[in-house]
Amino acid sequence: MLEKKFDFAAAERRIYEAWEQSGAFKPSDRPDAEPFTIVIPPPNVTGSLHMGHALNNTLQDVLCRFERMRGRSVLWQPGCDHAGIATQMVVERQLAEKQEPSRREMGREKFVERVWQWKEESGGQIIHQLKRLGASCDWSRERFTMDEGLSKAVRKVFVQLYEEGLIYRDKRLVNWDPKFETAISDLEVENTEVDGHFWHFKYPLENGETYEFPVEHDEAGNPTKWETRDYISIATTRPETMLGDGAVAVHPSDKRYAPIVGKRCLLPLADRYIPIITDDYPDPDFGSGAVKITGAHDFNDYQVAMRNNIEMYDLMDSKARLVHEDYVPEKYRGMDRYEARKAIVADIDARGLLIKVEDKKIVQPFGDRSGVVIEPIRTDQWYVDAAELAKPAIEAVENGDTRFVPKNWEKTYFQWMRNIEPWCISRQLWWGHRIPAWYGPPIDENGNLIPGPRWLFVAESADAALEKARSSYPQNIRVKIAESNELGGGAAWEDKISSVTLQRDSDVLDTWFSSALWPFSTLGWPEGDAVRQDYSILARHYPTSVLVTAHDIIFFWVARMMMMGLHFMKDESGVPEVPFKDVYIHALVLDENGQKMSKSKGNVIDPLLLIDKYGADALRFTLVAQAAQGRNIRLSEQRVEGYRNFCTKLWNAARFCEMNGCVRDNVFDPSTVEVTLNKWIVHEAAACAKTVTRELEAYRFNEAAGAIYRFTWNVFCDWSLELVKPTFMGEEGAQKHETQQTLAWALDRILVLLHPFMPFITEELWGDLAKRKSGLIQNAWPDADEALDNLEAASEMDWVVRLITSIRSLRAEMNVPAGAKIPMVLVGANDVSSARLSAHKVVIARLARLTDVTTDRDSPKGAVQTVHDEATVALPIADVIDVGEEQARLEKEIAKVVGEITGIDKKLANKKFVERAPASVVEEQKTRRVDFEEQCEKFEKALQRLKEL
RNA sequence: GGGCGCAUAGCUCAGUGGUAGAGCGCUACCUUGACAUGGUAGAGGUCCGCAGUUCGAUACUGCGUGCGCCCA
Repeated sequence: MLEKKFDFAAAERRIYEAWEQSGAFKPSDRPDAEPFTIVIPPPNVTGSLHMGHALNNTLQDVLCRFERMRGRSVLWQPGCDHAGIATQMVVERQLAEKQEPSRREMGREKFVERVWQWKEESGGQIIHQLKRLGASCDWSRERFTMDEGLSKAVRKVFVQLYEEGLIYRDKRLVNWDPKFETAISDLEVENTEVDGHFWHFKYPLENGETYEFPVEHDEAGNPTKWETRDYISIATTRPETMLGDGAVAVHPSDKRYAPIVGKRCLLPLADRYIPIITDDYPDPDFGSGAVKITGAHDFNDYQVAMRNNIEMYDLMDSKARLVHEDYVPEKYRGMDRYEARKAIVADIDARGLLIKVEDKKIVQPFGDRSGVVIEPIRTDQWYVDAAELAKPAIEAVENGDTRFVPKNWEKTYFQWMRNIEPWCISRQLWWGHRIPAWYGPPIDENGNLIPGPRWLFVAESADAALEKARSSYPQNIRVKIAESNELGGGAAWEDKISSVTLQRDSDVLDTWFSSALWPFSTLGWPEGDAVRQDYSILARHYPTSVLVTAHDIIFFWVARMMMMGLHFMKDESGVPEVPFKDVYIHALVLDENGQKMSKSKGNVIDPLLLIDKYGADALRFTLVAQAAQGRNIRLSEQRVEGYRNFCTKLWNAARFCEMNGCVRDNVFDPSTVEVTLNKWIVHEAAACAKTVTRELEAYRFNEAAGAIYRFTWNVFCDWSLELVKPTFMGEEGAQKHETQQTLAWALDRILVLLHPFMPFITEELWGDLAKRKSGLIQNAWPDADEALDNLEAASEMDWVVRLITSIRSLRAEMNVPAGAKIPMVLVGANDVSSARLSAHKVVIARLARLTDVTTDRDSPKGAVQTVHDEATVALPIADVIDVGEEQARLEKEIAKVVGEITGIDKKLANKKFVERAPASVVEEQKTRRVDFEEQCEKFEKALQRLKEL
């Protein structure tokens, strides 16, 4: 006997363990099973489960469980990425808290050891949290981007791309994070609008030159008043960078400055002269129309400087302090950029060159991890030629090899891919894949050091690099690898060389570089799974079936996985293969007010707390039921509560079945049932199965969830279980037996269809209700079976349900006490209706709380009446009728029906409608008209009868 | 500036070229043999505005208004 309530807390842990132990999460090894594969979008090893993960993984789990039940060989590949910056940050903070030596004090090797130690002890929390959610990943295949196999993949990819010229070193402006002292990619920068200032400075003209500057204009915009100026006015939001100005630019069409273009002005404080040039970049209507060009510290200025050959002055160090000996006057040298800003503004003001300061909203770049303002700085970095790799990745989506669902996201993808910038992949961090590049001094044939850049040897291992180096250097020179991990480049070379020491690049790769390989590196590429010897996994499960992710991650995952997958994975005939056939983009989870959840706003809802409170099934169903394509999810706890109630409802329905002897019999064939009620529920269950299957196949999760929800609650519980009660309370016999069997079958069907959404409660009931060969997780999903359809039974039961509803409605409107039983007469029923009435008399009487159920030609006197198809329902309750009220009600009904008829008449009177609308539509309108006409007559008749009272 | 999206019941949102829906909330009634985490009934809508296409538009197209997101 089932417990009174579902104890989800206890059941979830027990059931999850049982699933895992049964091996159900592993791909089936049946050779005929079609593979279905999802690689998890790797969460950060530092991460913990938030609502976005909960949704993302619930959807993946729904798909995996669905396909697993459909008999496919499902591999859901789990794991984490190593999250370079984030992890390094966590461990550094931990060191500081424990007052241990800092990262730099302990040195690279020790520190990396510490990070590994941290990873083993407290990394990957999220993996355990995913289990709470019910995620059916194959945990035996869990991978980490820093694993040896995946690291090998990284090295191989790096070397190959380098050799193909698709990875190169370059010195250019990068986003520099002064807190972590590393370059970061464009995608790791968040541009935020903040309160800032606009400082207007005078840059005096060289040799005291002057020009006439217009200060007043007429309506037509022609200048009417001028003043004589010996300076050019520039405006800046970042005064501290002025020390690095290389020019002042104005728009070529800007007549105001035409007299001084080509002349020079004095850069105050720096005491340099810089040219006044023209370029299309300045907007004449913005500020003064003149822009200072600081090529080394601003992305736009960098472009202008490149175009016009303007000198760039690198001012800052890795902490964004102004340090350059040649360009930064001693007074400011060593100052932080904001300290320098104050001092510079003050000094400009002191020289009388500050025109004004405006308050202004400005867009500032922040590091998404560090939260500090990003500084564009020129450095040597490694780049991937993303534009080249993007080409096939764009094509693959254009020609449908990879499909976005919903489709419109492909526009975002194209937009990004077609305007892609070189991808900066080097990071000045210690935690990550160290770049497999070694440097040696440039040497001529005679062993003399020659000027020029260091020689570069890129190889998968130190030995291979050594090999390459030996063949590049003269034979009599000994080549070895530096032992210390500490040194990067920059060691002083001796003049006279008898031996060289190669030094490895000290940088590591962007975490996303390794994540981009995830769809194949986790499956064993390039060498196969050394531990399990199952290289066939790659052959079988690549390309993966679908990537499930949120739209804000299209650039991070989808784009980069596409580029790498297509470049490195080829089928037997050498054709590039996409990493996934479908990309399902799901919603973002917002709070109930539609705000993004964030720690700073304090509106974060912890999925684990909701699981504790309402159960994993309730949370999952809440997310899935709201996962409509193209819309975000607003999560409210109330809604989760509602689906918890749904679990309870299901549980109680199962208890009812159990206590009424509904025991599953595997021999039972639902297509052979004879009782109408049973034919009907079989029909409805089959229809529901078809809908759920169809909607899941199309990734319409909310529709699938809605269908099974409605069937469970509004069909099975509300009607089937109620309609069956007289049978269960009656005598034993064939009819009762069949009904018990049918209900047991239908309940099973509910459990099966609901399992992908609510795996725990369904598995629990599955096990409790009968002895089974295997868990529900491995049970077969129902195929569409036309033998189960029965439109006739559906129509008959629909008639019964509508009749009961009408009577209840009438009773409520007439204020008949809920407990009171009254008679009902069905007037003017045809043979079919009469037969239906007599067949379902008992249950109709029960559910509508009736004493007598009879038929007649005419309505009894003093009855409230309503129309039911061709017949009229009459409740003879003369003593409780308020004649006036009843008359009003009937007149209202008549008015409604007449309104419908008038509408239809209008249409039918329209010649064009009759001529041009499809015949079926016209016919339909005519039929509706006849129906309404009949209804109208019956209501009129009822009104007549009432007046006779 | 470029791109994407949204506007339907009090709230959150489905949906459809012909007849407007759900959940929650609200109101009334009901401890009726699974379930009060429940049942029954009900109220509540200019489907943002304007124009166009169409026999017919909440739906398709354009414009406008308001809101949100992404990129520069």
